[in-house]
Amino acid sequence: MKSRVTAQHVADRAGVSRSAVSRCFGDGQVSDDTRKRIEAAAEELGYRPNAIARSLTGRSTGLVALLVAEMDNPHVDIVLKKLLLAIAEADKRALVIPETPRQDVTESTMHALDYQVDAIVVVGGTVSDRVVGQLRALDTPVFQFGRQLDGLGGVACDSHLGGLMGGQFLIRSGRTRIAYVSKESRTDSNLRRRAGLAAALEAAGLPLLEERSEDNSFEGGYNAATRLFAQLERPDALFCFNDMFALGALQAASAFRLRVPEDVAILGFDDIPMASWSAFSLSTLRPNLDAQIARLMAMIAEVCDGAPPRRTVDLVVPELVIRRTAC
Amino acid sequence: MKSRVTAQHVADRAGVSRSAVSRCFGDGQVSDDTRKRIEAAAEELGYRPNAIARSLTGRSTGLVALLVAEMDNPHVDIVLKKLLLAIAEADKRALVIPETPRQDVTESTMHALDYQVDAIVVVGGTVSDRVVGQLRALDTPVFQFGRQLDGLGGVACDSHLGGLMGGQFLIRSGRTRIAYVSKESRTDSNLRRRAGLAAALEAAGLPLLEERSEDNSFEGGYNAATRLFAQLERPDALFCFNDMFALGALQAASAFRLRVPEDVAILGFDDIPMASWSAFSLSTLRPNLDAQIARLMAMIAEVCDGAPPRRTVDLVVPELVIRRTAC
DNA sequence: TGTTTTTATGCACGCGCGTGCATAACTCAA
DNA sequence: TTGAGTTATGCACGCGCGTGCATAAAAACA
Repeated sequence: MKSRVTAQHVADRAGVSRSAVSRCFGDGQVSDDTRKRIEAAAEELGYRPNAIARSLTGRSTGLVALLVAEMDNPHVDIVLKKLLLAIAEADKRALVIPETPRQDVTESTMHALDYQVDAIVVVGGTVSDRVVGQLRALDTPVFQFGRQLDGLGGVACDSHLGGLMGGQFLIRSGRTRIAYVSKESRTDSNLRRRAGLAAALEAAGLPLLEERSEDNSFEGGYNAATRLFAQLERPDALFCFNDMFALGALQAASAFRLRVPEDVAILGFDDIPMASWSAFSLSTLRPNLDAQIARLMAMIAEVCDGAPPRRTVDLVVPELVIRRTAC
Repeated sequence: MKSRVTAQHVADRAGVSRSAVSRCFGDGQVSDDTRKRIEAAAEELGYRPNAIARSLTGRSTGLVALLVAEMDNPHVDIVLKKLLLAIAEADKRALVIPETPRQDVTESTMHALDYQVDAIVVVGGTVSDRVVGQLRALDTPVFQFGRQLDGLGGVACDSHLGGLMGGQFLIRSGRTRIAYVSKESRTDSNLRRRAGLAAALEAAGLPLLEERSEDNSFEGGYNAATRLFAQLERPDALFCFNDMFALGALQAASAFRLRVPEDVAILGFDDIPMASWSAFSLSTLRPNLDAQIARLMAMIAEVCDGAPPRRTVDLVVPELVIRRTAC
């Protein structure tokens, strides 16, 4: 294993001092002549500055940590992918740390900090208030993506508004027995979407039916919807926590020979790619992911420029996408 | 922004030299007494060794780079997730570098090398022979996941065998007009699956029908299958390059009012989670991902222990999963 | 108690690089 | 030719840590 080419090697080759090489690859002053010689030598030797060593003196490592949980959720998938691309575009590197059975958020954060990352982004998963407190106290900027915990900056889709919009839409289309289908967990976004829907229903004087499931998304939606459809007075609209639940519910409706949307309307949340497939044609609420990510990257760029990290959450308005399952 | 706690701070606090602290967190010899004092001081100050600085002298950064392309393919998704978990379990960190329009594999590799990663894993995407040559020449171990390019170590599903197994299965179940549905690209795995199928058909004296599409997976399968079904003598079995193609083909069959599997059998490859949903119940070939990942991690562990990187590809035998669309 | 062996600790150097400071080289005007 | 002003270069130090080496302390033995 041949050892790596260092700035010293280039300096020797070009007959200059190592500092000259350093300045040449940084933003220092170098004469045209030496610059040429250095670049030629670097090219020959295949030199590339060592990002690790470089970050030891300068304060920036160019690393952004992504703490990601709930990786079985396709929406988190998409967010992760888009974040990866955005980070690469911003000429930074992503250190992805998954939540494992053995490692919770706190532990993951510690690992991220070991690498002196420029910023930490928490994606998906459940973050307790206690952890938020710890994160706040860090000198490394921490942002949340997709939730709205107090005291921690970030971006999120406006879940409450989304719930409201979905509810109002279902009411306008004449539904009167509207059920909210979700999982047991007290996720922030779950509670907010439900609250938005509840507000719309209350304003219209309609009851809020509800069914929860502890199963995973697709099966959860399937099972919860099955229980709802088996009731004597079954709902005429299902507002699902996310698209996977909605797809499961759609499957359940088909098993009950219910016509969608005539007998029952089904509305999802997230607009995952599958939602637009003609096999499903799921009506849903689309969080404007690109806008969210753009804002997040702007926040990250800010702190990299030395600004203090934002402490507020930027809410992005979702968009109602009307397809076949609710119209 | 308060500066980070260093080993020197801990040393001062504990009244020992910095080297003692270093040894305490490494594997050096420290007496019980000083160890206690150091650990207490570290605890109080919240000290954690700086992984960046640590890697500067020791040769290992604990980083593994994942160069990932084709991120719209759900199978790549799953691989990525499982790899992330495996890397975390192995107490290493994943540096994920996506292939962007602006950055090809070579460029991504350079970025990875800038961070002195312990190993590079190439996942998905098309890697040209030229690039393989460059990767070979690196002193950083490079492994490929899911393909079988010569001269580069790694793991992969035995695509040829998979094609053969699928073909033999369809033949045994009485199919005579078997079509291979895939994308235009000359991906390694694509060619091998096709060759395996071709071998099975040739041995049985059957023709190999074929349809390719340049569209993305789901639409590609839908469009290709549509063209096949529109022919006078339509095939009675479709062997699709992957499950997404197969789902598209399934959708096309439904549009043509064809019964599956009576009129046409559909076989996929990958066994993505959706394949097992009762809405689809797709028969498919399941690459043994966990086995592949286990072997890959073993290879990585080897090189981290100083062994020279393997140059061969470990092939894992896929498993035929028979569900409703082909039996 | 003195001597040898073992163990614990500190010192100093280096990993690869950025950067302040002093010096050298160069430019331009007088 | 000389002086002031400007620019380019090298030297040396430090970032936080691991580690070889020398030394001090402790332990073991005679």
